[in-house]
Amino acid sequence: MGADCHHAESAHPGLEGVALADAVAAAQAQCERTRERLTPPRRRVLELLLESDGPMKAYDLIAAYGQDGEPAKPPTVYRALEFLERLGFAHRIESLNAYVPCKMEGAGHRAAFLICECCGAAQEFEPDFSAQFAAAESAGYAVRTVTLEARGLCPACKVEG
Amino acid sequence: MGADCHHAESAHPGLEGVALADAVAAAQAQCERTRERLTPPRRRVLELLLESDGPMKAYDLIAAYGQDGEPAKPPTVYRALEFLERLGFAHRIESLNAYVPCKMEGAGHRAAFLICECCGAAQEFEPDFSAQFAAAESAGYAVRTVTLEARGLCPACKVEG
DNA sequence: GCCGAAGCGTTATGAAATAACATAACTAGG
DNA sequence: CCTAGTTATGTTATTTCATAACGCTTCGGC
Repeated sequence: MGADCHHAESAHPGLEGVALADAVAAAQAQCERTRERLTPPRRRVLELLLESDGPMKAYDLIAAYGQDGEPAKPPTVYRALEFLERLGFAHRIESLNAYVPCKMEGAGHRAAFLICECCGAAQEFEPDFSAQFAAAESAGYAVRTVTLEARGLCPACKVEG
Repeated sequence: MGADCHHAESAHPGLEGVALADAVAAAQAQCERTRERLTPPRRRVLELLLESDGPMKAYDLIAAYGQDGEPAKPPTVYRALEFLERLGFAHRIESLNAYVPCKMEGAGHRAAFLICECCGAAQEFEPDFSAQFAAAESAGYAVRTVTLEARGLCPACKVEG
């Protein structure tokens, strides 16, 4: 997470212990329902994302992959990320080249992020595009996916300036 | 531009001749008003963006930079892009790693894009965030900049399916 | 058991962006 | 002027991010 921040690390801590196991189990169950396979590399990358305090870069995941300190090969992680994104278990944040586990219930939703430029935290929220694309769609556009990333200061960092 | 598209190229053609010269002159004038310098590399990169039919990658700009076919050095182009973005003459599209000239009047506006996944065209539009961040801001967030990129099909590509 | 599809390991390479440092060009103050 | 400070450029090298390609393995339906 953003090491350039003066605040206490982990205003947004990652999961551990039972909470982590529960989250992984929920993903597992979701996969079984849809006949998808949460294979070891996919599970491992999901764990790493869930454990993290904030957005992780692909090469952070690569470096952290092996419990013995052995890094993964890049395609291993990129393939797992592709899977996790497809299932809605993770999101890519384009403006950071980084990844976060999904915090919202249910797949298929539209994700959006508030990204703190001070501490690096990325807060997921549910955007409202009800009016946003009305004009585009009536002009013949077919909107399929939307990336919305807002950058600024989170409450904690704003206060301390 | 998207060569993987079956449609006539240039549904969204770039500028040339007088229109190009006018656009560059307008940027020049804008710079003079604000005491900024539209130096040769900056002007050259702006020209290339304006001439293009669609979003250009940084290394497309690097390759096209020299009129004699000589490529630029990467920092030359990246620095020019940084300037053009700062002045509002160009925008970066995060989900494409690509750049477009700004089509809106006046600097300082918020940009958003409709990106066609078939022909690669990127249509700029003025987003409306009036309601979008109300909850975040009342929770103490200070939103500074917003990236909004919608992907789908433009009217032309949608019709032909 | 056989077959096709999906997934993985591995090597190598491609694409995007920046660090660092030296030189040159503007410009405000004397 | 001219000169000190700032802004911009040129250049080399490197870092960071991502994917191509290929062969082997595993899974699940027939």
